[in-house]
Amino acid sequence: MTREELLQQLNESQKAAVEYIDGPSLVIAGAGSGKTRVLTYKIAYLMQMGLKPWSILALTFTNKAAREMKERVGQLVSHEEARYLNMGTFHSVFSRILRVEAGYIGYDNNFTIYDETDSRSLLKTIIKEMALDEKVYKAANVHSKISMAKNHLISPEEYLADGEVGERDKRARMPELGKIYAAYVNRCRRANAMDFDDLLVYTYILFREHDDVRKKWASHFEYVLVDEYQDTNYAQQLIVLQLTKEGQRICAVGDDSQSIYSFRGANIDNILDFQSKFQDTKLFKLEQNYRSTQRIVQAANSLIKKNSRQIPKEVFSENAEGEKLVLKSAYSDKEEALIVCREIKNIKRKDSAEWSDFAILYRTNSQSRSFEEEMRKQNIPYRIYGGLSFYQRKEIKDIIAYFRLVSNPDDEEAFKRIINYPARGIGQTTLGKIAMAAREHSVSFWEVLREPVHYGLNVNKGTLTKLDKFRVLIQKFIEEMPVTDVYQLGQALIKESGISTDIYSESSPEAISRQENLEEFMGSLQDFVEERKEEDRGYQIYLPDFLQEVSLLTDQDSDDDTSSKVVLMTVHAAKGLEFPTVFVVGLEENIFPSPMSSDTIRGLEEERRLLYVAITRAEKHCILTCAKNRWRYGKVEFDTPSRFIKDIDDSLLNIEGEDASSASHGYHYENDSPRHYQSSFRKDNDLPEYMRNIRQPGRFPQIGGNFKKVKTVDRPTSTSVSSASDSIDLHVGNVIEHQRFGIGKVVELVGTGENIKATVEFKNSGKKQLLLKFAKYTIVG
DNA sequence: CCTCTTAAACTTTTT
DNA sequence: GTTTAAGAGG
Repeated sequence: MTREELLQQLNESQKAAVEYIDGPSLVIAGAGSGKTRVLTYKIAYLMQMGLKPWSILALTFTNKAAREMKERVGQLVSHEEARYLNMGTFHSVFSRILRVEAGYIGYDNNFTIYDETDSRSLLKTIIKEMALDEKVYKAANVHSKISMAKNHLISPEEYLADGEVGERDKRARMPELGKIYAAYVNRCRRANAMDFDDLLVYTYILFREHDDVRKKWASHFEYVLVDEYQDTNYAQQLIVLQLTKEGQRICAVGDDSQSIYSFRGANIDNILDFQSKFQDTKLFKLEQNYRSTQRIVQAANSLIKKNSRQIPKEVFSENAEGEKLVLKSAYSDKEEALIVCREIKNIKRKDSAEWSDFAILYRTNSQSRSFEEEMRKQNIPYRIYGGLSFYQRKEIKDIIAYFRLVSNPDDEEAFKRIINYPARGIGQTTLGKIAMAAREHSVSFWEVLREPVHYGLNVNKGTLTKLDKFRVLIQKFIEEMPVTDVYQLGQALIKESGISTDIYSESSPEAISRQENLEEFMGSLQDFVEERKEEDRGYQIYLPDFLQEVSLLTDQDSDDDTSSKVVLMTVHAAKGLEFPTVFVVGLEENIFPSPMSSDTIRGLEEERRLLYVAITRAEKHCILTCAKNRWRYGKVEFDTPSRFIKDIDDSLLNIEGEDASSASHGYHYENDSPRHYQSSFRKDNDLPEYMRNIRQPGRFPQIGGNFKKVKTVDRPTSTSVSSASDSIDLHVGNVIEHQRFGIGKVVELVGTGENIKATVEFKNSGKKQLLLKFAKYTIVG
């Protein structure tokens, strides 16, 4: 496509934004105004102007957005060229740069990326070591404080030196925060690990401390584009400045009305003050919305007008006028789900739509449950985004921990995770001793393992043997890593570590699902290797490449299911997406706005922007729902409609459902669990007689653990022949008297040596398994 | 040292 | 109602 052809496909303001490449530009792109279009066309345009693809850097908010944009640029120019574009999230692009330049900032280039769980776990151990109260210093809370500091580029030293911050922490009864922060940074360094925030912090430091390195990259990236600029934080802004200082060739695209990530350190001032950071910025505004009907755009506008600070703009639509927004009020969260499902089916029939034309957006992930249940009942295909991704699952994290340790033996969180998985008789006590020795000598756990005697590790000989066996296992893979591709390495790893034996040893439904996950993981590993082999002809695929990729993946990225399904996700996750029909559910006080943000104006305005984002995802229909009461923490809570509802212009919103809820009052409880009744009536005595009788059978199975116990004992333990052990003279058929369980008959003996177990059928307590080493009993017959 | 049972905390949003 | 942490018992 020629330059002229490219520009012809754009409207006037889009065209102006694409064409201007002589200096810094800021594109304020209203919702649905073709923001992505401007970005992709601008990139194509730059390439037409002679820029090489690898000299263009485009920073996106998700990896998925980067992939899609690359694809679209490929269609405009050629895929062959588009391949070489530098595109990705801040985190993924700069982690790759750090991988190359790690030496400058005192890291090894095989550093691991700690995820949220790793960070919290490390903080927890630090808090314990400092003998602080874990109830006061909660790991998650402490981490978010540290994260905020990092996003503002405040080092531990600066943090400790800042009297004001110190005062604030004292008032919050956490005077030691600064020290924890310092210790945390040190420990990450010792483990050769970086958390998400470090990827930005160390990039900034790298460029600040080594101007030659900065210059190298700044001249390598001749043009920088930043998407979703309203959601960048201070550190990201400074990195962009570092890279564009000389050339000033930058284009930032965003919409201040859609800034919704301040909890992650995003600062709306970045976009509001962009023009003061870059001299002679040219400002472009995209105000025509191509996505939604006029009414949807107007309703969204009327809402966002209630916010004070924003860049003035008038978003409009020339599409059909469309229908008004609808608010449907439900009696309970269950009914809310019912209403939404019914409405989906209605609209689907009327518009002959696909399932994938519908999205249900909510404020918190936990709200997905009621919809999930109802859709399963009604056989509506759906897909839930968010929650924990595939790579967050326990069994997958275990395997990845092995990979991580092989790739970076100093990774202490990985070490802790797998030192005793699968069980190899190394417990808390031993791990504690290793940690102690490591701390005393300021070395990593692995270093202690390498030379236990030298570091004075005080464990008995048996344990030492076990530890060494583990060390040899990992060491072998460390040596193989440089010459084996990841897939082969992975195969060997799961076999020799005992993971496969462990996972395939059971046949319970959960175990089967773990097996499937393991297989899926190995499949994805194979895909990864094969893709790379095709692309990079002959290039060896190493472990760190894979880990790099995996640790920055999100749930949306592993989205290979193309069948048509209703989409369920949080409003945050829906940013940048669009659907013909959107349901914004749970519009209640205490949910939307979230009680955590409704005590400040700033927080409240962000919540309002969040609703703005939700509404503007809709193309044709936008339906809001709220419920009068809903399940939370196993109890019913009563809710009032969200204050935001009255922020939407009356003339654009139809309020429905008041009568519907009272009509359904009686019948709709029939499907609910008996506990519903309990909450609807004050006392049991208030229940009609017939209902009290109904309650019993419903509750019965939930009461005792009895049923559960029978199930676990039923499980056959092993197929090995029962043989009398040499040290214990107990045989099948013996009758014993146990201290707690009473009289019972031995039905099976399993295992050898000190691990011998007996299955005993007790007269009164049922079947039990006893580890004879510990069991207190006497033989009576 | 391991595993099962019980208690407590949890829900804002995520790279 | 769910998941995770601590505790007891084997």
